[in-house]
Parts: sequence; structure tokens; C-alpha cells
Amino acid sequence: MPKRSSASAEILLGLLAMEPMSGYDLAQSIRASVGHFWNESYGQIYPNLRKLAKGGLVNSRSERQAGKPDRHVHSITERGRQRLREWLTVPPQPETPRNELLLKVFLGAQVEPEVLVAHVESMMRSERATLQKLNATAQEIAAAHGKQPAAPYWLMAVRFGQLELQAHLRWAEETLDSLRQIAAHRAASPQKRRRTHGDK
Amino acid sequence: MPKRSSASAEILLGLLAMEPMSGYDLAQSIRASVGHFWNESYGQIYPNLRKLAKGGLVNSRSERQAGKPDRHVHSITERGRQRLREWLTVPPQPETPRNELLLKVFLGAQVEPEVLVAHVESMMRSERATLQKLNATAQEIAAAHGKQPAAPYWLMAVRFGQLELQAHLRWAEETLDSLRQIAAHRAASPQKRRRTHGDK
DNA sequence: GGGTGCATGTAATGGGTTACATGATTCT
DNA sequence: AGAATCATGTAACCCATTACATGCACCC
Repeated sequence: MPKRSSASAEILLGLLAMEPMSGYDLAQSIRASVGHFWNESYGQIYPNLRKLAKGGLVNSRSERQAGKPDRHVHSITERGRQRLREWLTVPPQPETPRNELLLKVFLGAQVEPEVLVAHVESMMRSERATLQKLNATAQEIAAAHGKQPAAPYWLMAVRFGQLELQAHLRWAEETLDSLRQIAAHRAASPQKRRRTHGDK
Repeated sequence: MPKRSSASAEILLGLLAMEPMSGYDLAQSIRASVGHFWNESYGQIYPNLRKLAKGGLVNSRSERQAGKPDRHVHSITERGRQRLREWLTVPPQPETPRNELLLKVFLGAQVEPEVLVAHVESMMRSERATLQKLNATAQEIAAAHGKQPAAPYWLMAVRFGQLELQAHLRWAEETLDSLRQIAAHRAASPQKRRRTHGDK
């Protein structure tokens, strides 16, 4: 019994259900479409593609190309579509992803507040950037693919990212305020606190 | 060069910096304090504790107990504290956690909207429950540990979870609306769409 | 001449969960 | 009688990333 059914093969099926693609294309496509909540490495993609072919869930054909390696184009079979639908029906169970930043915040009393300030600021920057990308993606979906039946679903996924990132940014602002207060309080208080250890 | 420095050992150090504990205690403590964004299994805890002891970052002593296995109580050393502070200073790099529910939403056009409705609803239920737990935790920290210098940091970590969960719940409501509209539209439209395949 | 993109894949390595093994005590 | 709690740990397995290997074309 596998511990976690992993979904690495299933996302390939899912994308191939939209259009036939090569392994390389799949990697690109994943980064572009679901990159904000999912990633796959080649080390996962190629072996899984093999397994899918062996199981009859995709068909593969080779295209000769001058100067480049053969392109192996994979297309989903009817059995593949069925498998995909089955998988989509299985309720995803809630997981607890690990969050290293939060862990460092939780343990923050062990270091100067400035350390956490820097971490939170850099997190803000990177999340602002991805939020902007997401906004652009949303626009693009509406503009270029608005009529496709899958478009509403893509937008739901994007919307999730937008709301989550907004929440993170709000948290970051709040947290920076608190941290700066702590820092100011420390600077004002008489005791030296360079090394926290020893004060019980 | 390790691909991801993993932090499984560091969280142990971090908790042991608050008070000496056994491996069993650590597991409990992790669930209780940072369980909403971090988890560790025994298969991780015990071997790491060994490594920490070997590296001189914790000291371990055995306590005999009648009828139970010996309790191995670990306490952090000065070197351990230093290591912890170093690790806390390293900026956490942003990661993209995988989100199976979102993947299923993204691919949702392949199945009846009712399937996604069920998934989103069950996600709402579970997230509402953890939000309530978090609210309780926040209260408890303020009430019972309010004077501890680490309390503000604990509250920041909790706050993150609260804001994120609120965002998720807002998204879930929006999404349910959209899905129900799609479902209604489908029911009204004349074509049979049981099996989506074939309609390009 | 060197970087980037296209295009395939494998091997090594590591991180983590699950299942197993043991066993007394206490609660239901 | 049986389940849960205390308490330790190991082994098997799996999932995933990284690094490596190859090689042409195109652009700067």
C-alpha cells in the first residue's frame, strides 16, 4: 500500500488530456500553468511517462527532428482519460506542508529581531512578485482562453493563489510592525541582550 | 551539497532550547505547538536526536521508570544553541508546496462539477475546524504564557495560520458559487454531457 | 567562443512516512 | 476485554531533487 499516491503521474495525464505533448513540453507547461502550486522535475516526468505508456494510458510516437533528439509526443488514451477521471474523484486529504519561514518565526526569540525582519521582508518581495505574475496570468486566461470550457477552473486555481498571497502580505506587514516594536523596546531597555542565553 | 537542508534536526534543537525533553515529548510538543505548519514522525525524531548527541549539540541522560522504557531526556548544549542561532539566521528560500486539491480544481473540466463541490466542501469543513483550534491556541498563549518573552513570536506564527485559513475559506465560498453556477448552467443546457470526452 | 534553448534520459542521493516490534499501565 | 497512553526504536520503501551525460542550433 503506497503511503501517498503522489499525483506525479496524474498531472501528466491531466495536461495530456488537453493536448498531446512531449516530456519537455510538459515541464514547460507545468511551470507556466500550475507552477504556483505544483512542480515536477525531469527525473519524475520521464520515468512516469514510461510507466503511463506501459500501462496503456498514453500512446507515444516519435518525431524525427534535424539536429535535435527525436521528439517523443505522448497522447492520452481513452483508458488514460478514465483513470484521470477516477483520480479526480478521489477526495484529496488535507496535508500540512512544512513552512520554514514560520518555523524560524516561531523560534524567533532566540535571535535578534532584525534577523526576522530581514526574512519577512525578503519573503514579502518574492510573494509580491509572484502575486503580480498571477494577476497577469488571470488577465491572460480571461483574454486569450476565455471561451474554453476549462477557463473557469483555471481561474479558480489562480484565484486561490491570489487570495493566499494577499493574506501572506497582510501578515507580513503586521509582523514587521510587531518585530519593529520589539526591536525598539529592546533598544530602549537598559539590559544588554546580545546573547539571549542565560536569561531564564 | 544537500538539496534541501531539511530542518528536521533544527526543530528539535529549537524546542529543546525551551526545555529539556524526551523524543516522545518532542513529538507531542511539535503537534501541539507548530502542528499547523510542521510535523515530524518518530522515524525522523529518534535518528536525528542521535546525530545531535553525536555532534555534541545535545546532552542525553536516561531516567529509569518502573514498567515503562527508560526515558531519554535530551537537553541542548551551548554549541547546540549556537548552531540553532546560525540556522535561524540563514534566510529561508521560498518553496512551492504541492496542493492536490488545487490540481484537481485546475483539471476540473474533466469531471462533473459536483465532484469538485464535494471536495471543496470537505476542505472547508476541515479548515474551519483547524481555524477554531488556532483561535483557541491564540487565546491560550495570551492567557497562560503572555509574559514569556517568546509569546509574541508564537502569536505571529499562529496569526499566519489564521489569516491563511480565512483566505482559504473565502476562496472556498467563491469557488462553490462558481461551481454551482456551472452545474446549474449544465443542467439547463440541452446537450448531454455525461462523458466529456469527444467534445473538442 | 560561450551562453541559452531544445530534447532526451539515468544514477546517486537524500529525505520522510509507514509499518513493525515490544511491553507495561490505566482508562472505559 | 480491549483500547489508549507512555516510550523507545528500526527497516523497508517510496518519492523527489540534483547532478550528470549528450549534442546540435542559434544568438551575442
